[in-house]
Amino acid sequence: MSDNEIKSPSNFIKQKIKDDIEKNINEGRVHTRFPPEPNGYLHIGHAKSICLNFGVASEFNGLCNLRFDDTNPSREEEEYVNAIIEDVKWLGFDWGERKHYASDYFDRLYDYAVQLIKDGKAFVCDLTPDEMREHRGTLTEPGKESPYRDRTVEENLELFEKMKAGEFDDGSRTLRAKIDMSSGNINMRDPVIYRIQRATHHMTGDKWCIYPMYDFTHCISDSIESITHSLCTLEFEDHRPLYDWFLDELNVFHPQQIEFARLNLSYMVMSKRKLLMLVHDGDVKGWDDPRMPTISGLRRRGYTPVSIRNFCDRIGVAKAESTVDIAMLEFCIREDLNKHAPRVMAVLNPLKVVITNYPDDKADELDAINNPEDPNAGTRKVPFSKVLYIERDDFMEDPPKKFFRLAPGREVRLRYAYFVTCIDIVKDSNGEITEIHCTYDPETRGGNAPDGPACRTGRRKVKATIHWVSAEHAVEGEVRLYNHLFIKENPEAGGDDFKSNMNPDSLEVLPACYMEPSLKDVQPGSRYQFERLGYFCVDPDSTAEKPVFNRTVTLRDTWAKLQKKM
RNA sequence: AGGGGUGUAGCCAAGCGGUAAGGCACCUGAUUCUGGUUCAGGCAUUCGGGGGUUCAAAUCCUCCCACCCCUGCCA
Repeated sequence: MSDNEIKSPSNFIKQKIKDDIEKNINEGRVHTRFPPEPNGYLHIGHAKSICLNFGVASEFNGLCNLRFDDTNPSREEEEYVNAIIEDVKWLGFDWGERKHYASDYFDRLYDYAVQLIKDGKAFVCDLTPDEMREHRGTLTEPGKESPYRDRTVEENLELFEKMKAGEFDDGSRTLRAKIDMSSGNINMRDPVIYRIQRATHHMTGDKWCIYPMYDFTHCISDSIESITHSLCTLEFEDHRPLYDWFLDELNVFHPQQIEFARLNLSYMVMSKRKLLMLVHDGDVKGWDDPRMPTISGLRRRGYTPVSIRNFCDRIGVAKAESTVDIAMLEFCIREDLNKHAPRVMAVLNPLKVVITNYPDDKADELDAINNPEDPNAGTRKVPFSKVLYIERDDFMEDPPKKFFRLAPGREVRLRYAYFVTCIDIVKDSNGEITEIHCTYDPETRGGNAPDGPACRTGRRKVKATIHWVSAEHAVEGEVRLYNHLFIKENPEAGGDDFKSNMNPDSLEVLPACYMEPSLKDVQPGSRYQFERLGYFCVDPDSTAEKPVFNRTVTLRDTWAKLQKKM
């Protein structure tokens, strides 16, 4: 646990585990697993599950496995398993030697299916998908039994063997559990446990043409791995009777499934299906687009592992459906970066400033503090000269009452440099301000107000300190500003029409920003605070000629808040 | 003949019969060479609603209401 990691609070799952340990269930052993299907990239919702599973394991001196739930070869790809491995590692978790694949168990799963057949608990069914749907019944009416339900054990054994041998067409037959077609729980209405599907599997290649279904695979995989607590999301709650049924019928080690609510985030969609749509339709630039809630997107955006872990601890784990305010996530990254990100000065929307009383050819270097939150971060030199850039927002010709920054006749401090006073404005033919003229006070070098008899109250006060960059020394770089991907707090409210709620201004590219020269050779992934603006992370698109920065998050901005009220 | 869940502040969330933790957001004020940070304070007479049990109920009982999930050979 690093210095700024928060303590993980209690929740109903930890309490249950604590209870089980006290009762010496499983000899007090705790073993969990994180079981992603490799059919997409991991997102912040998975991070919640990862933190929970690995978190409780470590808290109770147990283990947590990584297991790929790869029972559907038509949707799963190696690219995804690699991305998942990278993301879980990056988040800071370690599964040791315990990286497994459900497909590792295909042989055993087959044997267990044979056992069910022998026990008269499963049968081969010839119903077509349509027929099966008709037989299933509805939510309020019971289903009808399959006409193939009473085949003999021998016949079932032979047919299942032939299914495996590839003697039947895809989809022509299934193996089904024999449970109860009149159950109120549709999952118990003779669920399919094997289907015929000729597809090359990312692990087993073309060895199989029949693949086990999730319900059958998951509980047995948990059992094989001696999982004690199988944590999953709420939608599997009514699969639990089936989970239990298989394990009981097979008479094998019986892990306990416990369900918790999945994470939703305001202004975001979280289903893999919808995220995949955004990627495929080109609405974002890829799974790792910094606007995506994917782990890889958040990483590229500049989020740190500890900030995500802290977030997961703060939101808690419960059974009530919830949508967490994205502001919570933003708080967590600010909290971490405030302590660790070096400060630098960069001007995003430049306004030229000429210091009229500063010598034309003079160049000075001033000391700037790298991180006021971290005395060990030291200082650096920042060049100063006659022509500078400041932020356009930091100057107003006709400022409102509460505007403290630069305005005609007003004095402000240039951070770590001098007090300057605006004496003139230059405009073009359209009336646009093209530059402003200021004078500087040499006595204020370093930004320190001189004490003096001239001011009886002590130091000369200035109401604002603004950032700046020396024009001559500036590094030019690109900055990408990100805003919410969706304009509605709940973009999914309209079902599949969620795309109509996309924010057209979720990405703003500023191709030519001016940055202090210390930003000349930055490494992708490095994070900085641009003073007074926000936290920024170097994008892999950066080149030696031109760094590219992603805005992770803005600083809290009480001035912006004030402006909105005005 | 439906089944399974969930309701505590704007958003999360503790609480487990003894009189509503904490965080985010928001609002004051102080400090500050970042309108940042930090610090101090404020923010639910009440727990979806009605009854009941009890000296005492968010916690127990009961009835009602609202919302979510389930009719893939997806996971």
